[in-house]
Amino acid sequence: MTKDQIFEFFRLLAEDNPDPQTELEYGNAYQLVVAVALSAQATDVGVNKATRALFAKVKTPQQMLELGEEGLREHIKTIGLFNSKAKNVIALSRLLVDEYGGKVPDSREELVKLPGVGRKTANVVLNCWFGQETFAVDTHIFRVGNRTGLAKGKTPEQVEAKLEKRVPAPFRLGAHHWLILHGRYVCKARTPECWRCPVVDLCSFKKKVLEKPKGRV
DNA sequence: CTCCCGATAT
DNA sequence: ATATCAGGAG
Repeated sequence: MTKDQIFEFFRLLAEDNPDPQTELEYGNAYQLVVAVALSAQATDVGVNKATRALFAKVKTPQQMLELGEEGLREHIKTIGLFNSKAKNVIALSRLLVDEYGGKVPDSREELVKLPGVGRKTANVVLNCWFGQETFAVDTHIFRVGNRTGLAKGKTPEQVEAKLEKRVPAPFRLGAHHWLILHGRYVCKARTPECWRCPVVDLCSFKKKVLEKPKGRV
């Protein structure tokens, strides 16, 4: 994609969805960290279903430690990978209390020290809570970047590096959400809905599904 | 690289 | 039945 095409790409996504937001539910920075840590290889809908009850009781890392690993496991056992996630969230909460005064740090360097928090989760927190222009390359953004030709790469890090270079200034803060929502609802993994895609004319996807399958909405 | 792992869409 | 879902750790 040329510079002009990339600008047009985001202009169209922005026009389609003026104010994109995360679909994870949270009330503060700590809950955001927990929600994103729980969301690995799980749907936002499934995570929200579990955190609704959890976050009503637990709003701070101190309260999470009071709940304990076993109590947390009960809340999140409907989410995949719940065992390792419970361990991580307890460990992460302990570290926040012991080393950070119960507050979520605002740098990637510090965030990735938290158990269960890798580069992608750190980038989400930096963007959604601290308003930084980060590009959290999850499964959706990885797919959209590679399919469309916006940012091809063999690893999420490579895709992130290309986004870092290519996304124009006016779209840098929102790009992360435009791409993820586009990937979730239009440029889907199994059944991409190219017939209703706003950026189909700019896309390099070889197997474009241009016709709307009959009997679908 | 493998392991972790329930719910949902196809 | 199986692919996929806001990945990260060992």
